[in-house]
Amino acid sequence: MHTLSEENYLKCIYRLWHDKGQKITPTAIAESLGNNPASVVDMIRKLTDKQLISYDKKKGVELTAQGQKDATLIVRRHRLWEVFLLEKLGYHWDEIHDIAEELEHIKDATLADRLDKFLGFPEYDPHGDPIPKANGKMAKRFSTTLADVKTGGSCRVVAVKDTTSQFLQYLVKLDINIGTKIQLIEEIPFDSSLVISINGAEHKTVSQKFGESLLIDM
Amino acid sequence: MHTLSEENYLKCIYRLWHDKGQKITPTAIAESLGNNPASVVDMIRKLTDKQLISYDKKKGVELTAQGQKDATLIVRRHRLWEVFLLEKLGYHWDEIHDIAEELEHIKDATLADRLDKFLGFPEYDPHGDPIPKANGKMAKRFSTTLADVKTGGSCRVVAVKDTTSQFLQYLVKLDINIGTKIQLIEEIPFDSSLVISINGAEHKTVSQKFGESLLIDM
DNA sequence: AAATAAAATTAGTCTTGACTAATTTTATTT
DNA sequence: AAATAAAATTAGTCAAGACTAATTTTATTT
Repeated sequence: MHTLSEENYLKCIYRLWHDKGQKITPTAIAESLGNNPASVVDMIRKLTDKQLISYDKKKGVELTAQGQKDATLIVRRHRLWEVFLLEKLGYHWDEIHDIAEELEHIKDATLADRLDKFLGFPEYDPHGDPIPKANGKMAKRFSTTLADVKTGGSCRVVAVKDTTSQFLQYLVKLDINIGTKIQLIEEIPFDSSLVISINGAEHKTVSQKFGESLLIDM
Repeated sequence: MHTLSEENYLKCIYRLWHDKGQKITPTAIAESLGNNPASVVDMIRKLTDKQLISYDKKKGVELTAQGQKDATLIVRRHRLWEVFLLEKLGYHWDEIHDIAEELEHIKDATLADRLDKFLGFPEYDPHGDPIPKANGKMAKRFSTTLADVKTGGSCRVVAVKDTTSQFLQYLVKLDINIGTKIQLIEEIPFDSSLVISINGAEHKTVSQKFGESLLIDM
């Protein structure tokens, strides 16, 4: 199988490919990983030799079929572990990413599938990202936010769109978790800020930006 | 914190210390890890510098207070993950050790405690080894075996004493798991073999050796 | 098109944690 | 006690994966 570094490069390339869709350059990878471009060039050679990626000055770095498969599995493991950490171990939003970053590298042929089953085959991770299925397919990214809820309507928190620690820690402070019920009391026309009730508690006002950062299920 | 290798050495020294109780030599460590004694000498220097062990020609290798603490935590994590893999993910006896060997190195201050709580604070892992508590204390190794059950009595499987894959795979074949109920129908005086009923199913005969390898709770 | 800036690449270095081979120290026999 | 065997240690090497510095290639300006 692959080394820790190889897996991290694969995942990085996968992410750049999905996020940007543009040509993936050594510099882009270097920036994304916080590595030196020279190191990236070394690894590009290594992954090319292993037939996980192809590299062409014109086209940039691309994942081969095998590379895509392997990268998808790493992402699958990462997102499943995130669900586990949040739902089963009671971690907060802002704590799970780094731990999942380590857990995703645990190598065992059936681990992801068993975890998937244990968690009830979740579609999305706590950040709203779709979890690739065992066959590699996955749903579209979750897109409905609190800002889409009509006044008087209520919804449940499914995931977050913004993953900055500022936002995640704010959620912890407001005691908002996956499954938390939120009711939209009123929308202030002036600045589109929202008056909400969290789990039936007293009213609180949050910004438009906040509303657009919280992924919900109506 | 410590590197993967450092942790593996710590754990190895901890195990030799508990198992044998004798003087721990570089050669013993090398054999246990399958490494070259020269490599062990290098690592002894490193761990000594980090004040995790002490080394003296006369006394051999010893864990310092900090080394004991760190090693105990690794063992705690290993055994907790084993319980998780077996109980929650449905792995068989013979599959969990290697995966736990990787999981034990996941670094997070609260992970072990959260996992412990999630699993209901188990006392023993599936191999009958006591799981160190958060404070480092732990119970004595589980010792009652199927061979201690009186004829007509019944018990539940708690763990295994023998961890060879031969035995573990035999258990899988017999469909014996943690919690499996076993009734002792008869003991054959000739060779002390045991006639048992697994989960109320038809009678089966197993050897004395088998009986002594299965840890049970009456 | 030439000049300049940016990106990519090469060459060489460093650290970790293994290794082998050679040597020294300690234990065990005879 | 001397000879031999075993264990410990030192010295030097290797691969992975990072780095810096220097160079070459490609893109962008003027």
